[in-house]
Amino acid sequence: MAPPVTLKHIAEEVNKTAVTVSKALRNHPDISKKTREEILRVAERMGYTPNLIARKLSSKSTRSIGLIVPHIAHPFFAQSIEAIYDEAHRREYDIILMLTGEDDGLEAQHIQSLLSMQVDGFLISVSETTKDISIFQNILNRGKRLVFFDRVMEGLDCSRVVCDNYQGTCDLVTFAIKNGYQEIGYIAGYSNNYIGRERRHGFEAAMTNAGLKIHPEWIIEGGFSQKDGYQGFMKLKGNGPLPKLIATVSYNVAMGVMKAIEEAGLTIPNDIDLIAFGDSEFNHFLNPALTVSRLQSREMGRRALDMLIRAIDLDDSESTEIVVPTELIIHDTGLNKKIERR
Amino acid sequence: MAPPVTLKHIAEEVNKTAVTVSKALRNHPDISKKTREEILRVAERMGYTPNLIARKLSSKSTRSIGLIVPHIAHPFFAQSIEAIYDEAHRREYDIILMLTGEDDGLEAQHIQSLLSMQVDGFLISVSETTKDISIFQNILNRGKRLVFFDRVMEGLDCSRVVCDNYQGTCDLVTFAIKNGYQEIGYIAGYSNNYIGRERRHGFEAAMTNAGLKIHPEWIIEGGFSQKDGYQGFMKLKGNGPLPKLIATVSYNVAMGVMKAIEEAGLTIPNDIDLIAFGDSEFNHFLNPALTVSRLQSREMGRRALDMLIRAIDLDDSESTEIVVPTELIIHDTGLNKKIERR
DNA sequence: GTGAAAGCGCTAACAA
DNA sequence: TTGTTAGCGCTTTCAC
Repeated sequence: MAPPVTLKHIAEEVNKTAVTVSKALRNHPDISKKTREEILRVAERMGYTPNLIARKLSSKSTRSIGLIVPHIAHPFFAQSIEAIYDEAHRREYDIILMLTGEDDGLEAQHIQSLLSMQVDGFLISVSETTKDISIFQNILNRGKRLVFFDRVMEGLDCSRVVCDNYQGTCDLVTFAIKNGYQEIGYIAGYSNNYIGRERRHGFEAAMTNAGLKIHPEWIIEGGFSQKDGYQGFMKLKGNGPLPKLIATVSYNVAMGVMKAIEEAGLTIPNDIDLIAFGDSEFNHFLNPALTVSRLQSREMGRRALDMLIRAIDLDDSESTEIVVPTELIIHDTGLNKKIERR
Repeated sequence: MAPPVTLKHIAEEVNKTAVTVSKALRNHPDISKKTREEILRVAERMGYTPNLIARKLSSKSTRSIGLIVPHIAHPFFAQSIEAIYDEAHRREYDIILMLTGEDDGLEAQHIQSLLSMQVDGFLISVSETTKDISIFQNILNRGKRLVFFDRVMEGLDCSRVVCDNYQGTCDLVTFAIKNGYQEIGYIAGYSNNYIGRERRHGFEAAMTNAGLKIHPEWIIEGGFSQKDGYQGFMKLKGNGPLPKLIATVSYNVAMGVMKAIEEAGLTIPNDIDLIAFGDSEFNHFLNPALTVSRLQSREMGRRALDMLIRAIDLDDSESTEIVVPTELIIHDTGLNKKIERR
């Protein structure tokens, strides 16, 4: 295989030096139009491809940002990541994506790799298992910018873009209450975790605001997955008489609950009703489709990237927070009226 | 911000040269255990982070591969990409992911960028709009390895990992036929495209093998999206009496068809039945859940990466093809018996 | 076992 | 407008 064409090769071809060629190819104003055009032509003809590795080393600028998330096969992440990529492309930044699979060790490893790759900043949605703050502190100490999105790290003064976990849940549950529901259960996430706690508070606020009694035996703690939802409903059922409506901490949990409800031979929404925080693209194909508080995934991704790049460009280390509201999407549940199955 | 620690700084600290430090940190056998341990300790203490950009330039090896796909918010891509990342991590390669959004211009741009980044190879699922082969030929001409997965480029002798579009569709339709269906329609993708054509042939083969008549007015060409499915059913309905069962070229198309069927006031599977090529994680929550030919997304991703790395390591430019079979997943449709709605 | 020399391909600063 | 010099941080080769 022919060795790649470099600036020097082009320089020889046009009887100029590598510096001149370098400038010409980058449209540096130094170079005369005539020379530039000749160089461009020759470079094209020779099939020149700039070596970004060398350019980055020399210029000490990478225009790249590290993106770390737990998964991509997940409605929120898939969409927010797409938005981040789109926006980064528009601003001529490269994204280097790494996946943790909810493994904090891997997360720390990826941060090291990305630091080694000299990224200008980090966009991180932390893994469920992450406890140690020092890795993130380390990023900040090196003068790199860091923005958390959705899954933030607590105890660290750092920029973040989150959805309105509290208000979103409160609105969702309030909607059901306004429709006449009073006996409401909640399948919660872990409350030692920011998102789980915020959403749970939103649930409790909705109940309290409406003067309704919160039944501790109707609040089940667990994780955020389908399996957790399934098990959550089982526990709930074991606790005695069921509530009339269940709200869940996440869409995945609602799916697990739905499965368990079906297996129990009950019907949604007539026997027991179900609403959820979150959403999925397939929701409106379900029967019944769930009333949900939907995250603005793309918007969150876009704004997180925007915030990061702004911090990089302005060399601004202030921490800011953006709370993106959720949207209440009303479908066939949480309505408290018997509906005819389609 | 303190300037980053380099090999030279460590070298000064331990009264050795940068070369020695470099070797020690990479566990080069040259270095004595004593020296290495001291260097490791000092590097740790000083918070040394290797500069990968410099290392890559100097060593002329990046151990990274470019991954180009149309989307990630898509069941197949999300899963296959996760598998690719996992496998790459295991083999200590970096993945640089770029998204085209089905835009062939962007695709070409990304290929250029990745070449500039000196990736060792490419893993590509081409965009729907891509026509021009020369960009891919260009990769090969530079001696880089390229493996297509799922969405392959025709007219190019190149390695690929695909699912069994033909057999998967044939098996799916044959299943319904064995259950007694005879009047079967097909909402196809574009037939000027590899995938669309293969699947359509699979449909036709199933019909022909069973000695059934293929009604041209029951085969509707279109794209692969939900919208295409919706419109496809509308067209089908406009063509006169409906078939008893519809098979679709993709799961998304089936979703569109499902919506259109519902809006037409018909019921699946009793009024008209529906089966699909593809799958989604939410399928079993649908009522009815569709009988489908499922792609082994993770397996396909894993094998594509494996094939690529093998080609890179062995410096092998032979083209090979892997066809990963699909799995017939039987749910509530394609059974040709009246079922009680849950 | 350690280090000196050279260079990866490019760019920044300055000189001509 | 163009070129010279120097160096980015690291690795490779080869001499000691």
